[in-house]
Amino acid sequence: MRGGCNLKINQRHSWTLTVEEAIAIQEQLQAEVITVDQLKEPVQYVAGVDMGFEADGTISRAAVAVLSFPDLQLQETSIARRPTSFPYIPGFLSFREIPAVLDALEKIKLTPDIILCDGQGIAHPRRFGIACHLGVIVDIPSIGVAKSLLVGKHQDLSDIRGNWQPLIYKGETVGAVLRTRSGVKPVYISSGHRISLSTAIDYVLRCTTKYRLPETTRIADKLASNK
DNA sequence: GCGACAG
DNA sequence: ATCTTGTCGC
Repeated sequence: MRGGCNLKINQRHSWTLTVEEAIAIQEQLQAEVITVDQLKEPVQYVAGVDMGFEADGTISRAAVAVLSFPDLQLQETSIARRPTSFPYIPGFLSFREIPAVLDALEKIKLTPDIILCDGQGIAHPRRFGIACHLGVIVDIPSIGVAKSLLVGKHQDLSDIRGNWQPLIYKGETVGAVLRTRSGVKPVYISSGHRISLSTAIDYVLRCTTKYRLPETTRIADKLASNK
């Protein structure tokens, strides 16, 4: 499965950093995050990325799954392994996961129109979660789809699929709590890069069929865990 | 100072 | 994330 990828890496910076340096990078790159719609429509391909770990966490394994849209048929996959070089610290997930994700993305021939990330977008202490970080680096519209809350508060939402409530952090709407499946725990959606919250919610719902998580991340998840 | 805390 | 079987419920 060789072949040149079409990925243009917009930013390059070291991945072995202190927390202080990581904060500086987050604050610097945050200024480049765009939270209005700048998608290439019609959207033809959507990608999901996910991570797994081997050997007691010393090896990071990233998986990418590219699906056609809106029919969600699997088009291409890739897996990449590399030594884990950053610990898990809430608020700094991207520094732990993105290096391997970039390796996997570089093996993909198709160029996704949207990338769905496992984790937050701007619903983050410094408005720069992993979806923002990846989106800015590869310059592709991205959405944060997290399974649990990092920051913010919200009202209760109804049990019906499609219902959502704004996620408020420090007086601002940074995302949404979205019910992707009736009667099931909701997910946390936020803009990553080049997409608005309402459009992000729309695409997440259109990528979610019979399960809580989007098909993109479900497939990437299987690849990342099934060795 | 005391909790909270994506994967 | 990961360690792990059966079990409750639609």
